[in-house]
Amino acid sequence: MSKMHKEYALTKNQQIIFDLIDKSPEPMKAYSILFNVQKKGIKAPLQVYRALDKLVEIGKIHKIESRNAFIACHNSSCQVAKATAFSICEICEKVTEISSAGLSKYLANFKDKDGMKYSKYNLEFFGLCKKCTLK
Amino acid sequence: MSKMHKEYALTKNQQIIFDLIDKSPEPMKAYSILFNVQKKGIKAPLQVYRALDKLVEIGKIHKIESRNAFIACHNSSCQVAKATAFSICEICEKVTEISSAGLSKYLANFKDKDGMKYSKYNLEFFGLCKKCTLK
DNA sequence: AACACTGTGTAATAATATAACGTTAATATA
DNA sequence: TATATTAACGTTATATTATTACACAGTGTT
Repeated sequence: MSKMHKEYALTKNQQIIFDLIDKSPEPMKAYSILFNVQKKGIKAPLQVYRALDKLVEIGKIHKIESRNAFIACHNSSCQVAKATAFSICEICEKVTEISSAGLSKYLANFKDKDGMKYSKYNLEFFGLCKKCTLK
Repeated sequence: MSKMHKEYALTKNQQIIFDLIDKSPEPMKAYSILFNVQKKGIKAPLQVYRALDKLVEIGKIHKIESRNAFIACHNSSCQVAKATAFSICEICEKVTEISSAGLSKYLANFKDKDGMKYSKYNLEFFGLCKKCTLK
């Protein structure tokens, strides 16, 4: 089976948890996910974490590291969780995935002092979103 | 008193914890810090977290979000914790702060689709360090 | 003196994540 | 079809990371 995430067949638990995150307007935390899927038979943290790990691995969701929370991927260019960038509002906590060809090209080609290139990156921008700027 | 971190007078707990992190060749985790400073009278997690919070705030240390660990800042351009970039080796876990004028300029000026600029960022690159590449 | 501000010390607890078992389902290959 | 392999599942217990709540001490200001 292909590894392109559009075609990857999710298992039952993975699907339940992905659907929940995908519907959520904001990033979801693991124990909030757990609480929300208990009625569907997922009872233990480990069941949630295992599904999250897999979903991250195949690029269907991303972890927002600074928030310990998970968001569905809506950016076809960041499959397999290699290259992610987000903006995070420090007031309302709204998180948006950034898809900028310029940014991803710049970072994918970035070399450090020693000329090393890196295979993955995660970038989190912080500031105020448009709404909160106007307040 | 100035807010430039070179001049900020640390309190006793802050100094003890900063010195420990500063001497460490790798990022340190909070409970490892706690273990190491217990002989100096710092007994409780909260004492550690309070010092860490302050040290991060004034830019003397940075948190490596993907590792829940803390590293001393050796980059005079990233004071006040606004703009940080690291490379992380996925094998040996070596973490290095990146100081690249080009990178920081690019990111500080980055605007999203809506033309929004953000006031802070944190970037983590993942890959293999030089040593691990050769193995 | 009264107040605000920052830091401290302590205990308790919350929130996040993993280890260690054994079992079951799906896939691959002989 | 048998069987080996891999990935996922379910459960219990536990490890790790981080915060809440409360009382108090030092410092600087009004």
